[in-house]
Amino acid sequence: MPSPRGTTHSLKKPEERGTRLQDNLLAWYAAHARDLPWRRTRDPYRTLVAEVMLQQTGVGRVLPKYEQFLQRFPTLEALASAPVAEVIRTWAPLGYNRRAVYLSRAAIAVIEKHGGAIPQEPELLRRLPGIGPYTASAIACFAFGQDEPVVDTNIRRVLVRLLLGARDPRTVSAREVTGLARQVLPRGRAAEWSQALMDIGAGLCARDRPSCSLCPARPRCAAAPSFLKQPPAPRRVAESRPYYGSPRYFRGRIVEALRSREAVQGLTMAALGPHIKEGYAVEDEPWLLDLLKGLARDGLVRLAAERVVLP
DNA sequence: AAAGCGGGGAC
DNA sequence: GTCCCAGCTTT
Repeated sequence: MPSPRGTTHSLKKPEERGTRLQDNLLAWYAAHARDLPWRRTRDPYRTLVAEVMLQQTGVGRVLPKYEQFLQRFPTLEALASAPVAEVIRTWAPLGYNRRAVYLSRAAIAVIEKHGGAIPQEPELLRRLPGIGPYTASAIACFAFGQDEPVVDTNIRRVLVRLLLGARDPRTVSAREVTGLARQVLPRGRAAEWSQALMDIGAGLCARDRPSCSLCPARPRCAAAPSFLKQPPAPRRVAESRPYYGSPRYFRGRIVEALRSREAVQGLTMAALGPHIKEGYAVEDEPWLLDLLKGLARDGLVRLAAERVVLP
């Protein structure tokens, strides 16, 4: 599966071999890679499912859901032909339920516009619902083996520290980070490389407490000297609004209520309300209706004949 | 550029 | 209780 070694260092003298950043990190990865189920396949459909699940959802929470979802929807065709309601049900409890809707729509779009074959080019992948810059390049690279730079928050942080030093990764533009990523990408080994950077970002190059002394990139890292003296300043928290009681919270409650067995035929607002809010009363109906309209816009519920139901 | 979108687990 | 996490879409 892994391609032959790149030739980028073939002109270097023998004694310099193994001293390149890429060689160090790829060797470290060969010994320390996390054994994750989506790394055991290059099937584009399985890769697509994994990458969408991993959007803003930690590895530990995707792990138990991944195989279960694939068992329920083993192929792209199975996913495309399933009712969206089933996809939304199976999606729980990953959160960001719109992803389930997008994933369903993406499967349908692949059938209708690409003859059932997930496209290889990032520009084409990017046009599928729910697939942005990260997911498009991840599929192109991990499933199709393209030398495509992949940039997620982990890789962004690692590359910025490695190449630009101890500064806030968020202050670097996406364009610049992608440029850096492309610049250091080892030809022919891009998938291993990006996954190595992800593992380093997740396990060693932590946001607040980087373990520079354990890091294979330390000798080449622009930020390590600084961090070894003093860890990075903890990120200042943006004033976060309370989650409980927020529209987001109630949206989640609504979708969760509709997932239940009793709600397969849908629920009236009067029946739904008490499931959502303590002490729900008729005067709360406009409030609930607003939430439902938002969910309907997102394709997460359908409003029909006095009833609310998963689409 | 900024807001909105979930929810389980770590602390 | 607060904060985090392999982003994307819409305004």
